[in-house]
Amino acid sequence: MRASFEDLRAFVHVAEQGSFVQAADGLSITQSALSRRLRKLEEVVGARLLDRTSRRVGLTAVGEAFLPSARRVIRHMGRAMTDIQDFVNLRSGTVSIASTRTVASTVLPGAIARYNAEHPGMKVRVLDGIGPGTSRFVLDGEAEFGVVLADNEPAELEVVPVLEDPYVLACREDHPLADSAVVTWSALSGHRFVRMAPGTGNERVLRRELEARGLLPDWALEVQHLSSLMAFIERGLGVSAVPRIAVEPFRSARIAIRPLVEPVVCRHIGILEAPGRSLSPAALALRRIVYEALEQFGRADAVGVSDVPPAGGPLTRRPNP
Amino acid sequence: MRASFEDLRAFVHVAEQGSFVQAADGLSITQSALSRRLRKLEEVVGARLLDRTSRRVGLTAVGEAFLPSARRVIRHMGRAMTDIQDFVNLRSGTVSIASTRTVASTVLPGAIARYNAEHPGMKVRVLDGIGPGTSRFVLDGEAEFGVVLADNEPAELEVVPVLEDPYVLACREDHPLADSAVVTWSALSGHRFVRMAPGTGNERVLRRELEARGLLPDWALEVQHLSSLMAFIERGLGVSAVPRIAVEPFRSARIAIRPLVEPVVCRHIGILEAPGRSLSPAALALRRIVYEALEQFGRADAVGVSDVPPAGGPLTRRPNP
DNA sequence: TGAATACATGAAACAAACTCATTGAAGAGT
DNA sequence: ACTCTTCAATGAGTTTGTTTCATGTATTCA
Repeated sequence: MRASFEDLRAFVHVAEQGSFVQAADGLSITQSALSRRLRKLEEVVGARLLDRTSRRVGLTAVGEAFLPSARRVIRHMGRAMTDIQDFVNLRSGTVSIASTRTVASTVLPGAIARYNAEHPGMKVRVLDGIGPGTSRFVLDGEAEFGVVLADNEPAELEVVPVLEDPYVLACREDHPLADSAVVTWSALSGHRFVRMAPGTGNERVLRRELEARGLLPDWALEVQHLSSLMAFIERGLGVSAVPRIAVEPFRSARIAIRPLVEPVVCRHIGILEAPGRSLSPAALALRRIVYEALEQFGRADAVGVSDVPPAGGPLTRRPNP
Repeated sequence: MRASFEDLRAFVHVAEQGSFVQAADGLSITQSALSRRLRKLEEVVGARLLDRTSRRVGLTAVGEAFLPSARRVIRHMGRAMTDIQDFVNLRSGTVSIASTRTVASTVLPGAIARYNAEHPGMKVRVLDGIGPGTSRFVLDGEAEFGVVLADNEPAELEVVPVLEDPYVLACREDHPLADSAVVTWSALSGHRFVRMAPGTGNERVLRRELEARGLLPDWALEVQHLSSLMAFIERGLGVSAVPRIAVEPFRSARIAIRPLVEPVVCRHIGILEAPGRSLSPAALALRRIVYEALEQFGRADAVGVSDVPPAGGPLTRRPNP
C-alpha cells in the first residue's frame, strides 16, 4: 500500500485546521472519508500523525516531523502541474526555434514581435547558427523546428518548403547595370563581382545552379559576411548576387536591387521539424506565425522592390526550374 | 480529474524505457493499464507527452518539458516517505529532550550513550536550560519530554515521578561533621553554611521544606553555581546541603558526603510530557532509557556512597515525608 | 506479403474510495 | 450531575476508478 498526494493533502489540511470536520469541508469530502484517508496514511508511515482528542486534533511528534515534507511534496506537485499546463496553454515556458542567419535578421524579428504580443508569457530562444548548424539544432532537439535552406539539406529530411528566395543583383544605384529593369547572369561578366566565400550557403547554391552552365560570375572580391559585402557594394567596389530576403536589412537609397534572370536562381527556404516528434503548442503557434511571415516576405511588395517588374509572377511556391 | 503520483511514475518509466511494454513490466502492471494511465495524465496536462510510433516511444516537446518536474516530484515524494519511516523506525532524525542541569550532567551522558549505541542514526538534542525553562521547552513543543524537578512545577502538569533525590551534606573529609555517619539538619547550626542563591531550584526546595520548621541553616557564603559551591567546600570554606545526584560530578577524595536526616529532604525528579501529545518512537525509546538511568542513580551503590549507611532503604519511590 | 511486435480500446472484473447512518467519547451548558 | 452538543471512528452499501483479458490496428522486418 502506498501514500498518495491526496493523502498528503488531507493530512496537511487537518493539521492546519485542527479539525477533521473543517478539513473535510475544505477538501469537499466527507469527514468519514477523511478519517479513513488519514488512517491509511498513518498505516503507511507506521505511526500516528495526529493526536485526536474529541475537542481538538493536534500533531503528533511524528506528524510534526512529517508536516514540512508533506507540504513540500504538495507544493512541488502543484507547481509541476501548473507549470506544464501553463506551457501547454502558452502562458509560460520557452520555445526554441533554429534559423538561418539571414532569415533570423529579416523575417524573425517581426514574427517574434507578433508572437510576443499574442503570448506575452512565453520566452523565445532563437538558435541562429550558421550553415549546417541549423538543422542539427532541430535534429538534436535543441530547437523544436527550424527555418532552413532546403538546398543544402539532405533530401530525406522532408523540409516543408515555404518560399523561394531569388538571388537578385545588388549594385550601386549609379552603376550601369542599375539602368536595366531586369538583369541576366551573363550580363554580369565584365563587372567586378563580389562573391561570398566558398562554404557559405549562398556560394554553394550559386555554384550548384550556375557553374555547369558556365554562368557563375568570375569574382574580384570575396567576403564572408553579407554585411561587408553590402558595404563594399555601397562603396562602389563591385556588384553581387544576393538573396532578395537577405538583402533587406542592408537596403539603402544608394543600392539598387534588380531581378536576376536567365535563369532565376532561388534559395529554397523551408521549415524543418525533427521527424516523429510533435511540437509543443507554443512551437505550433510560433511556427504558424513564422510561416505566415515568410510567405509575407515572399510577396514582392513586402520586400520593397515593387518598382521593379517581377521576374514572373509571385515568387512564393514557384516550382523548381 | 487529477494526476496521481502513480501517473507520474508511469510517465517517467515510459520515458526512460522508450516502451510501454517494458515500462509496464517494470511497474508490474499490464501494458493496457499503463496505456490508460498515460492517456489520463495527458488529458490532465492537456497535451500529448509521448510520441507513439509503433516501434519507438519518444518524448513530445511537452513531455520533455514535463519530465524533469515529474522526476523531481517523485524524488521528493520518495524522500519524504523514507525520511519519515526512518524516523519512525529510529534510523534517523532528531529527538529533543529537556533536562534540568544537574540531571543533564549526571544521568544523561550515560543514558544518551546507551541510546546512541542502540540507535546510531538518531541525533539527540538536549535542552538543558535552567529552572523554569525546562518545562517550558516541553510545553512549547521544543522538546518531546523533559526531566524536571517536580517540586517547582505547578501541580496540574502531571509530572511522572521517577526518583527522589535527597539532600546530603557535603563537607571536607577532615571537617568535624564528617565524623558522623548521619547528620541532622539541626547539627549544621554553628557551622559555616554555603547556600545556593535564592531563586535557584535547590534553594527554593530547601526553604519550602525547612523554613517553617526553623531548620533552614543560616548562611555564610552564597554562590550561584554548584561547581563553585563544591570548590569552596573542598577548600574548607564551609559545608552545604546538596542533592545527592547533583553532587556526583564534583566528588573527590577530599569531600565527604553524609546523609542529612530529621527530616530527609528530597528533590522530586520526574518526567514531564506535553499533555495530549504523543511521543515519537524515538522519544519513547529515549524516555525508557532515561527512566531506567534515573532509577539506577536512585540506588545508593550507584552513587558511590555505599560506605555510608543509607538513610532508610533505597531512595527510589520513597513516599513523601 | 506475411509474421511479429507494439500501442490502443471495448467490456467485464475488481479494488479503492466515498457516502450515509450510527456509535462512542468528551466537553460545554444549565 | 445531567443533558446537549460536537467530534472522530466505524459498519454497510454504493459509486468511482483502475486493472485485466481479449482483440484491433499500425508499423517493421524478413
